[in-house]
This record gives sequence, C-alpha cells and structure tokens, in this order.
Amino acid sequence: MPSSDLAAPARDRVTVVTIARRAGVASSTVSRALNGDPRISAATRERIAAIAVELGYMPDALARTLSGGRSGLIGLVLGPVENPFYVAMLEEVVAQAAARGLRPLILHLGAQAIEAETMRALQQYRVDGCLVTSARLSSDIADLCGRRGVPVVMLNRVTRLRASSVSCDNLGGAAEMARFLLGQGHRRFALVGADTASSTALEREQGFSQALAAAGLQPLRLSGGNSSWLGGYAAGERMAALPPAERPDAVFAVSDIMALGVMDALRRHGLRVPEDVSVAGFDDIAESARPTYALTTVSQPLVPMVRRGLDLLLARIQEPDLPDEVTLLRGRLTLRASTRERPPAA
Amino acid sequence: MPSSDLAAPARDRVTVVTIARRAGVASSTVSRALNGDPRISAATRERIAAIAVELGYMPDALARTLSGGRSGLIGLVLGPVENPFYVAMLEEVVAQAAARGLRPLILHLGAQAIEAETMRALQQYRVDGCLVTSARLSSDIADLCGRRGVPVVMLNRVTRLRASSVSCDNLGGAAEMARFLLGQGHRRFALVGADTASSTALEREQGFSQALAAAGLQPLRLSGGNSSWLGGYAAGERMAALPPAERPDAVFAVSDIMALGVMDALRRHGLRVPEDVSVAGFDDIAESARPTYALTTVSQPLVPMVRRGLDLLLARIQEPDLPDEVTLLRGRLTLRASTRERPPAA
DNA sequence: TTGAAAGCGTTACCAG
DNA sequence: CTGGTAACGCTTTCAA
Repeated sequence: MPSSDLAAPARDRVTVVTIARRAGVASSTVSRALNGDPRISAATRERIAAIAVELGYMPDALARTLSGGRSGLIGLVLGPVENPFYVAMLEEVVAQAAARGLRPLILHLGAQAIEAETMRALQQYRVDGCLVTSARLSSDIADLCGRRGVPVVMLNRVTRLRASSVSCDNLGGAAEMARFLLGQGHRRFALVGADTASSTALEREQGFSQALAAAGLQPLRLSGGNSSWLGGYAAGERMAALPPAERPDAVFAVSDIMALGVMDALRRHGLRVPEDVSVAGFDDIAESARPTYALTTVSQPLVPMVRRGLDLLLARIQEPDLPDEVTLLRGRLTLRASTRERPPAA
Repeated sequence: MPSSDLAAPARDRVTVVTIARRAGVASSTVSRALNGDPRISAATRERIAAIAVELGYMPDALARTLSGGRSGLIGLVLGPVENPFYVAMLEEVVAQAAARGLRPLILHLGAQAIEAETMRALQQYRVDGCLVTSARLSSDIADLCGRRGVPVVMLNRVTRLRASSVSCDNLGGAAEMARFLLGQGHRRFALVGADTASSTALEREQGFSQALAAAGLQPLRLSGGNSSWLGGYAAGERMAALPPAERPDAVFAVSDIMALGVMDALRRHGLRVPEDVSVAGFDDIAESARPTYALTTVSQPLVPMVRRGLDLLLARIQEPDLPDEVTLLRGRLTLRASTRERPPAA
C-alpha cells in the first residue's frame, strides 16, 4: 500500500476515551493509571501506558484545568526591558519555571500602563499565580489578584501591597558600597538616582547616603531621569561640566545601566575612569563585565532570587492561606577596574 | 452574625449559568447575548449585559477553548536574548499580540536546546499558532507544529521548513551597505561574520561580499564566534593587531551587537572610529544610536515585520490550508558618525 | 481494582 | 427569538 499520506488528515485528537476503548477499560481507569493512582494494578497501568505512548497521547491541559485542577500557567507582568537586568531576570524565570512544569504567560511587558485587556486575560486564563517585576504596574495587578485569590510575588520590589516579595538587600548593598569607596579613600561623592517611584532605587539611594552620613559626608545628588543609559549619560555630562574643584572623585549610580551611561559620558568628556573618577553601580548586568566597562558593582543574586520567588509562589498556590512573606537576599560586592584606591589628599 | 468576612470567601465563580438563573433565561441565551448573536432581542441582550456587568462576569477562556474555539494563545519560541534586537522584537510582539487579543505563551527562551517538556506544552495548551525567532530551534518546533496543524511563522529567519516567514532583505541590505562604503571611498574591507547556522548572518555576509566582488574587491573575513558583543570584540582585537599596512579602513559586522564589540575593541587599542576605521552594522538596536557609538547601520523594519508576522499567523489560524508564504521587507540605511568619507588614496 | 456518572464553563446544534 | 441538550477532555466522587 502506498500509504503516502503526507498530507496527514489532521488525525483526530487522542484522548483518554480513545485509549480507554483501545484497552477495553473505562476512561476513568485510564486517567488514574496515567496519573499514577496506586489503586490501579501494575498490569493495567503498564498496558495503558503502552497504548498511550503508541498513540502519542498528550493530556489536554485546558480540560484538566477546567475539571478543577491548576492551569500550570503563571502570569508575568514585566516593566520596561531597556534595563538588561530585567531581561536576565526574564530568562531566569523562564528557565526555572519550565523546570517546575510552569508555563509563563506574558500578561504585560513594557513601560506603558496596563490595559484593561490585560487584566481580563489574567482572569480568563486562570493563571495559578503572578510574578511581577514592575513597580508602577504592581498595584492594579496585586489588587485584582488579591480579590481573585491569585497569589502574587514581586521580584526586585518590596511592597506594602497584598503580595509576597523577593528582593535584594538594596539598603545594605548600597551602604556596603559606600563603605568600600570610603575605605578606598574617596571623599567627594556623587549619587545618581532615578525619579521613578521604585522602591529599589529609593532604598539604594538611602543606603548609600546614610552610610556616607555616618562618615560625616554628603553626596552630590544628580537625578538621572528614569533608570536608563541615557539618564546616566545625562547625569555624567552634568558631572563632567563641573569645575574641577567641585568634581566628585567617586560616583555611585543606583543601577548598572545608569552607571554605564555615567561612565560613557565622563570618558567622552575627557575624564578617565578610574584615574580621575571612580564609578560604581548596582545589579551586575552582563555589560558591566565587559573589559571596556569593568564596572565595580553590587551583584544581585539573580538565580536564588528567582528560585525563592517561585518557591513562594508555588507554596501559595498550594496553600492559598499562607501569609505574605518578604524575602531579602544579600548582594555581593564585585570589584572591577572602574574604581581605584585614592591616596590620602595631598 | 458579624458578617465581617474581610477574608472574602473566594466568592464562587460567576458563570453563564449564574447569569442565566438571575435573568430567568437559558444559559445558551446568555452565551448568545454576550457574544452579540443577532438573533437575541435587544431587550434581553441589554438585560443580560447589565447583569453580567453587575456580577463582574468574565468568560472562561479555557472552557471556551475546550468547547471548540481558539485558545487565543500563541506560542513564543525565542533564541538567546543577549542580542538586544531580539528583546526589542519580543517587546513589539507582546504589544501587537495584545492589541489583537492574543496572549503570548513563552515556550522557550535562550540558547540551549529545546526540552521535551516544551514540546509537550505546545500541544497541551492548544496554542493557536507559533512565532519562532530562533534558527537553531526552529526545525523541531516546525516539525511538530506541522504535524499538529499548528501554523508557524518565523521572524527574522527564512527557512525551507514547513512554515511561513518574515524577514529583512538581508542580502539586499548588506549589499547596499557595501555600495555605500565603496562610494565613500573605502577600499580595504573587513567582514565580521558569525559561525551560527543562522540564515540571517549568512545572507548578510553574502550580500556584502558579492557587492564588493562586483567592484573587484574581497573583504578580510573575521569570524566573530557567535553573534555577540564578545564575538565582535574578539574580531576587533584581531583587527587592531594587524600591521597598519594591512589594516582595513572599513568593517562591516553582520549584527549591530557585534559591530559595537568591534568598535569597543578598536578604540581600546588606540584606533579611532571613524577617523582610522569606519564601522558599520546591521539591525539598528537602541544601543547603536547612543552618542558614544553612533553606528551606521541597516535598520530593520521591526514594527512592520512583527505586524506582517502576526498577519500571516492569524490568516493561517483562520484558514489552515493557506500555503506557506515568505515575506521580505527592505531595510533602510541609517547613517551615523561611525563611518566617514575617505579621500582617494594619496 | 475498576466502572459509571457527574461536573468543570462554553458553545453549537436542533427544536420549538 | 429562545430553550434544552450534547459535546469538548479530564478528574473525581460514588458504587460495585
């Protein structure tokens, strides 16, 4: 027989019923066998499993969900991805979620406001839980999820909202950076912040300036607009324009992406890093490790952060009444060539 | 009873049946009314609509799918996101998909191989279609989708696989860049390629060298490893190490991210861009527009590409028998400061 | 150890 | 115009 059915007739879906008929058992038996119900005899289990494989059976996640189970879908609400840190986070989330059998459904991505349509999707698809990385968008989502009993975990954000959160110890990390720079002999500091309402940026600013205050110092504050390379670049230009006597000998930007902008601006205006100015950041994005930047920074423990975030989320999916929980993970100082020791002032 | 049920008892789901009972009609009527079936009287339609709003009804996408409809889910298969171009593409896809009522389900993201688990998800969640941006991963997916009758569209890839595709006219764009550089008076060229099996890189290499060949010239070929900043940087270093007499006066890298690496390496080794060497790329990622790079490049028409991709996908979701289609969109030369005219050799 | 049947929330078909 | 009912594919009682 030719059997050249290349244009395969979209063969009908293989379901538990198909298998049940083939095996001469009830569909419920098939379901149980395939799900490892201990009550099914080893013999039937194996027979059914064999048929399932032979027929290329794939359980239907939707039907399974409808019948009372979990969807296996987690909603992702992501802020702007201009900052590579969030891209790295997304990558890590996708990898770890897959390893746990969860599928990430992108509900939102970008700086703009959340649309009503998005909020709808959250409910219509029965996401088991939500992972949120955006500060600005968090309240709407957290609100809705709270009402619908969908657990929410915020990554890289602390919040007073009804949600759990995992983030770096921003205060402590920034303070450690300040102390490190002080120890290197720097005395004139600039602090490049971001105007966003993000807890992250705020805490880092605080941590840094508090640690300086403890040494009786106060940084020159440069606002960098939103947390972006361009924001950092603008701040760097303003810094380069200062009269040499007023120029800081160390800058700390609240995010790496801004620190890179600062560095580029300084160099472009003839200042050397680190010879003339030390530059430091926070996050440890991949770009910071490039030889051309070699940025000293506070490394965020990305992998553990995501792991913890998923732990929290899964725990609340299984046990919806668990109280919200806030996790802080300590960052690690990563020293590179963008900072250098300053000899005591002549 | 105090009725202080702050811990709201996860109020039961509002379904068509809830509404039907409340309105004293059949659930099928509710369904029809809510879906704008013209047979329902305006009166009942409004009454039902009002109740739906009042109760905060949300249709269940899963049940709807199970009952024969589309899931509204499109599977995303993404390659490595180290290259910002793909991040921008993701952002655009998410935005445009949402505008069309589609939800992106991330099936895969990253350089590593596709896991069996991923292939399963594709089937289990009944994705209506798939968008693929990764060269290496495409064949498995396209294969499976083909068998399951799920339409696939490749973005930024051409392929002989069973799928439609949308990409930039890589050959033409690269050739145009070559002619532009020739017109500027460059005569000694370097071509930084990538070893990946990606059609994109290959076509750009071909387009560039063919156009040079037409002028009787041949570029110095520098392999840049995988298409990454580091790959470009390595190529740039090798180039900087050449004796001045052999040094090219123009470099074309097959992707912006590599071109930036090349530029950084050249500068780090004391060569000026564009004074000593012109550098050009392909893609026009956001970084290329930074004043520190100001890279001359071929801009990919990202927005139209994604629009076309979704058009193709939707068309095939509604009409599965449409033949595969390949779309090529022309890129546009974007001139910036990384290239400059060379006076005729003294 | 297994079968039968109900139910999840929608839509679609067939009557009326 | 509207109601009843089956069907989508699965899990889960309840019986046997």
